[in-house]
Amino acid sequence: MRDKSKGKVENMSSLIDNRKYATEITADSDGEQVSVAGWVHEKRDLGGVFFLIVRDLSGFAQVTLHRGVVEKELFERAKKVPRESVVAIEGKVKREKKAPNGYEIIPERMEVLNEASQILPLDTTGKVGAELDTRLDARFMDLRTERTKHIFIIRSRVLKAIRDFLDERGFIEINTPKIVSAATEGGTALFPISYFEREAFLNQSPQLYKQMLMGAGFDRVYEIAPIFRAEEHDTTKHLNEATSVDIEVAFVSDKEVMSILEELIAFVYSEVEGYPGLSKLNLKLGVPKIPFRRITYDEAIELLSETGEEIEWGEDLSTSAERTLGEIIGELYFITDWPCAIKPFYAQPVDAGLKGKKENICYAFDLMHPKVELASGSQRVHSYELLKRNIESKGLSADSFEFYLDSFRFGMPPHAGWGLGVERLLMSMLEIDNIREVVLFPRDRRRLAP
RNA sequence: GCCCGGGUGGUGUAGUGGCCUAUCAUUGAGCCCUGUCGAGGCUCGGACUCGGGUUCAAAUCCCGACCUGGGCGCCA
Repeated sequence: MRDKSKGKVENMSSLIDNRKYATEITADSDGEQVSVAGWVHEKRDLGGVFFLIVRDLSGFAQVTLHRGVVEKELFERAKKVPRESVVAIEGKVKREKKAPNGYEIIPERMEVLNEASQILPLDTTGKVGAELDTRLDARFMDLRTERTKHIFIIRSRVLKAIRDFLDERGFIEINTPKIVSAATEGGTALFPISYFEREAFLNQSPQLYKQMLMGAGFDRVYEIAPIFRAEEHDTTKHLNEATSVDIEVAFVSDKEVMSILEELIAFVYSEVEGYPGLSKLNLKLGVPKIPFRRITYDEAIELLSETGEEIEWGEDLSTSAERTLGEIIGELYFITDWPCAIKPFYAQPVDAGLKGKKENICYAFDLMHPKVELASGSQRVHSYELLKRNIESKGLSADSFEFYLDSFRFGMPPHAGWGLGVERLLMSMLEIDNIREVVLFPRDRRRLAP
């Protein structure tokens, strides 16, 4: 849990040199001289005895001051420290059944490293709630609350689990540019930026670059990075800056990368399942069983039709259609065999070069959580001719994709891949309704600060 | 962009024309209290988003702006 510098820090309290985390101290530390440092979470003044609850990353330590036992000056000073101030306290550990963690600290010295102004923008103890907007405005303080803190520790665990899983399977982690030239894959709007004397954009996804790496012979790559979409959407499931996990694998089909995806999801759940902080979210996590159910686009439409929700073939699923399907299926599932018309130009058509096959269907899939779409992917077009034709038939200019198309002219293996939204995975896993809750400093249509 | 809600102390709220000198909780200031763990008791402080309008009278009704919650669309 810790890796604290043992070196003396200039201009800082000597009390933090041998700082311990609250949960490192136990009743068995009875009699030990320790120091703790953190935020003044709560103060309880009972007159002759005064409790100061210090909060640090690990949890809480109770500091107990008896009138007449500790120095009067220290007693008075401790009572005056405003809540949420940062303090360092040195004292003796005392085993104490009446204390929350079975021990308390009888202080000998206390330094206030930074006194907090009053009144606080929100309550860190959780006694009085605050609306999300208020919390995001004072995010630095919201992050001090147990619930919010643990969301982000879990987020870190999720990302580590993803890396562990993919590294284990021989994937190479890559970093592709976030400043890109005009070529959009279509669909979403891009954020224009000024790039010296030219116009450039923030990337909407690493799609084109990860595919180019297949032509480079990297075979299995992944990237975890921000993506930017300039859509004026206004929902609890969309952000203008999000984090995407993207993979691309050569010499495999969409079926293989679907397996990788469901195994990854199950692994992530299992890595989060035992995390003690889940209790702060009032959540019991069940690891989903794999393989996930697979339904085709046609079957989805059929299911919807049975509930009276008519989707015309070739139309994308509406929000309510997704919700209805989610209610019917009730667990993670794939939708496969999408019409090419509603999938990007790089999705491989089923009928490519094959007479008599179903027309206009792609080897494309979406991974759905009952409440939100999590990922989408496909077998990719690896024929230069077909790709060029697809780009043009989507009304895009092949010229602006030259840098990308070139990699298909000199040896591009068959390949497949997907993109997974990290925030969506987190919010669905933790049963959080608003995507903003799982991003430290979310960017939406209205919010650019903090 | 469209539709429907909502803006009251720092925070979360009650209040739908006069009973508002605006409720309650929490926070803040202070006092009492030697085992709190949502401590308890007492005192005090602190608010009707802004601008117009209707009315004898507006937190309350109407209009506009801004902010905000949800749904839809767009989108992943």
